[in-house]
Formats: sequence, C-alpha cells, structure tokens
Amino acid sequence: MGRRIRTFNRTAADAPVSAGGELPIDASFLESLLGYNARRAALTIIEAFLERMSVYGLRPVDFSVLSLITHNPGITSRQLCAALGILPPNLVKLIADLDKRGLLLRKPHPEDGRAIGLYLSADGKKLMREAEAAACDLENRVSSPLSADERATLMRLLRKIYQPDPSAPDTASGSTP
Amino acid sequence: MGRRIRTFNRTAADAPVSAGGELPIDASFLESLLGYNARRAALTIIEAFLERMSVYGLRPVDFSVLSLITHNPGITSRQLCAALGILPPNLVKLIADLDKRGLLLRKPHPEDGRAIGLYLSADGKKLMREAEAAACDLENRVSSPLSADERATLMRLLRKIYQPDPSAPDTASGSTP
DNA sequence: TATTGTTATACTCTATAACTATA
DNA sequence: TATAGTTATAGAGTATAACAATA
Repeated sequence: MGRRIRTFNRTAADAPVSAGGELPIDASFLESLLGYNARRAALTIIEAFLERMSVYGLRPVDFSVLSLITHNPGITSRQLCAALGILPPNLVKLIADLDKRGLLLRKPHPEDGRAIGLYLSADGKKLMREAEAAACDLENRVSSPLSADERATLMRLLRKIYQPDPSAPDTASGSTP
Repeated sequence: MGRRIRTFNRTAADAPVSAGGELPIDASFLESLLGYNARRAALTIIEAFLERMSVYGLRPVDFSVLSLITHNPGITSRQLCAALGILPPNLVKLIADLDKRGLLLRKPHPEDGRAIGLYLSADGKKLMREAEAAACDLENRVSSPLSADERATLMRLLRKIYQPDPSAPDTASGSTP
C-alpha cells in the first residue's frame, strides 16, 4: 500500500495529507499535455498490474518475457531483447532467475550453436496459464470505467500515437533541429 | 537517436537489425493489453519530449517542477513533492541544480520558518517562456496523427482511466485478495 | 509531537565496454 | 568479420531511515 511512484508528471495520489490551510496547486498547464495524461494512465494501470502479478512473483517485465516465450516457444534472448527493448546484458539475470525458479527450459538452437532456445517448463506453463488469466481479469478491471466502444477507441487512438500512419499527412510544424 | 528505452512491454523500435531469416514474433497477447498500449504511447511522447527539451537542459521532471513554480510562485518543496509524486530527498538535488543554474529564487516563507518559497528568477522566467512554448509546439506535433476531436476524446478517456468517476458502477469483477 | 528540508544510503533500472564461442 | 550470450561496471531513478530547525 502507498507504493511510491516514479517521477515525471504526477499528481498526489498518496501525498502525505497536508497540514491544511494551503491553496490548491495549479497544475493546469501540465494537465493540458497529452504526455502527462498518457503517463498518468499508464502508471495507474501498471501499478494495478504490479499488485495483481505480485502473487505470481512476476514484475511486468517478467510477465512480458514469459508471455512472449509462451506464444513463441524456442524464442532466443536476442529476439526477446528486440521485441521488448531490453538490452542483452540486462536480460541475463532476468532469464537466469526465471530459470532458477524452474519456469524455463533452455535448449541449444538446432541450427545456430551460439543461440539458446527458450521454452516454458511444465511449472512455467501452469504459472502462465494463471498469470495470463489474471492479466485478462485485470484488463477488465482497469477498463471498467470505459464502455466497450470507448475501450476500443482508446486502444485505436493510443496506437495512432505510437504507430502513426505514415501515409497520413503531418499537419504539425514538427521540426527537429 | 538510438536512445535506449525502459523495460515493460516494448516492441523493437531501435532493435539491432536482425541477420534475417527469422519468423516474426507473436506479441498479440501483450498488444491486447491496455497497459501495453498506454505505456507505448506515453514512451513515444516522452521520448519526443526528452529530445525537444534537451536544448533547454531540462528533463521532464525539471520541466514539471519549473512549470509548477511558474504557475504557483512561492510554492514549497513539500508541495512540489505532493503534486509530482517525488520523494523529498530526491527533490533536494534537483532544486539545488536548478538554483545553481540561476533559474530560481528561494525566499524564506513569511509565515512558516521551516519552509522556503520557490520563485523563478528573470533567467528562469525567460527559459520557461521558451520551454512552455516548445511544449505546446511538441504537443501539436505528437497529436498530429489525431484530429482535434480524436485528441479531445483521447484526453477524456485517459482521464477516465486514472480518475475514474466514483459515482459510476464498477462493472468488473475486481477482487484484490 | 509533527512537519520542512536535508543527509546518507541502498536498491532497482538502464546503459556501455569488452570478453567467449560460434557463424 | 559479425552475431549470441555473457561479465563487469557505471549511472540514473527511486526508496527508507534519521537528523536539525521550526511549528
């Protein structure tokens, strides 16, 4: 409870309740920025995710890795790094820890002697069945303030931000010197 | 360029271009999650923000702090911490660095001898006029894939996620054991 | 006794360089 | 020579405990 949060733009969720008698802070400029609102929403969801997945001993990054292994058996560390934007040195301990927990099988790649294919063990499969179900349950919970249509619209608009249609005209003055 | 990114769910933006001949990775489960999409969008915007603000020597957190001081002259460290979710010990160096750059004035609080009111210096005001204009320019750029209506809808739906209307019924099964 | 601002410190996350073994 | 996986390490970012001055 009262988990402490990252920086950037955040308004007081768990601020130590003030002694009182202070004027409210004007954060309207920050609140007019898309980045502020996107980050607030992402942090809200990720915080719920952290809490929901802690039962399984999985951080978001662990879940992401295991989910990719689940749906891509034999995937290599290099491919995980590319797909998740993790740097190779930082994946080593993560994989080693999941391996120590008996969730993984590591088999030498049949064609490339340098690579190691990653698979879920029986325990790993069992854990991920539960964890992915929990993720779906959480998904319903965090999107409960939205109608089904609104949820679909939100997904679509978010994708337009990070995967802008290259054929669409760029209406803004965007210059990057 | 080639900035390295945080963890959680990310698909390869700057993945080292593969040797080739590999099957594409199935990330459809991750891509079905609202948190994944919200984080991807937030990171896209924040990355553009980092780049745009680097001319001013401001990280997002510096910009946030200076913006709050701009619109709340005399604000205290404690209030900044509450508004931005920063822990007091972590704000000390941030404020000290902005002060060293001559962007701030620190005046003892007239009523509370423990507190220090924060103000922008003339240089700070000049910098923030430019930086907030740049933030508005960036805002137009990142939201350029969206129509004005879509941008407003996105803002509204994001706020519904992190500021759910308490009077609305919670349709989900949300249990947190 | 509680709060503001601070120091010291630790832990996590992210990043770079360099090694090894294979290709 | 280039790539997959690894080691060691450095730097952010974030966290807690404890202190002095003030309320």
